[in-house]
Amino acid sequence: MSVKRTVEPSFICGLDAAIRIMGGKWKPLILFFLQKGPQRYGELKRLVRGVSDKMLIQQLKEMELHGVISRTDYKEIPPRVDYSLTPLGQSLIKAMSPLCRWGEKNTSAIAGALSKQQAADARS
Amino acid sequence: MSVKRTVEPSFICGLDAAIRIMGGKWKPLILFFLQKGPQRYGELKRLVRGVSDKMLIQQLKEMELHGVISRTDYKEIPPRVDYSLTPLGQSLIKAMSPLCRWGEKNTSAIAGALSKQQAADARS
DNA sequence: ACAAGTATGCACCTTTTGGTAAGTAAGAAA
DNA sequence: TTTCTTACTTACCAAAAGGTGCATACTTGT
Repeated sequence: MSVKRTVEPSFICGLDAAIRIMGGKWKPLILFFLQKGPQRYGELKRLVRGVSDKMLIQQLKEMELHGVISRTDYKEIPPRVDYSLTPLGQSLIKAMSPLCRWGEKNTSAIAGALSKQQAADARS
Repeated sequence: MSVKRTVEPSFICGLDAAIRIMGGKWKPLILFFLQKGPQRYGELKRLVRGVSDKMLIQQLKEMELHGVISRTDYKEIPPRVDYSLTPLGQSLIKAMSPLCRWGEKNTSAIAGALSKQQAADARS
């Protein structure tokens, strides 16, 4: 048997805890697009532009395990599956919506900041 | 000269844009601890538990370039430097505070979810 | 017989992120 | 002269995240 212990997670603060659930490149976007209701896998893939199958599935599985989304398999052929927010997921995306609006308001400032960084990266 | 072009960033949505600025393991925590006022480098390092010098400096430099924090060098020996939020940074952390509260409220649920995942990872 | 459509699974690889350990500068204190 | 402090910097390595392409199952349409 394995000696490795499952360490109980401890967080620096609430923000730290939240980040463990919704952090990363894709999860926020997945949550965002599930806001308006359940979405099929293929639909989600089109919405979350640039995500690969591997990443999308992986993130969906994790989020399901974490209890923020739920998966429904209609057992049809061709396959039909959809994903939706659990109550926990709904409360999470609600907590994220001010951040979303912040991003909208500051889109151009952010675009400017990021291109400055790209320029700096290119120089080194 | 380099052929590589600086691609102008385009975002899927506001959330996407926000994530480019505050995403990652350390930035949210740095913002969080700068909330109450300017902090010296060493102080910040103690607050953001577990961060290495390399990561802390790297993140601080990026955030400065992005315009969310500013650096003040007092030109003293031994060195004294502190970091504080710019107005943009202040608006950002304000937009993040609901997320922070969400994390606080759901800390135990999150801890449970993460240990389930660790167990799953260990099995594979 | 064959191709199309859908939601995955897997193997392989590259890129990004992160950690460790060591070193530096410069003046003040011992 | 050595030591101490603080804010970094660098080189090297390990781990995690992410991308590509191929495979699968089953049914419907050609």
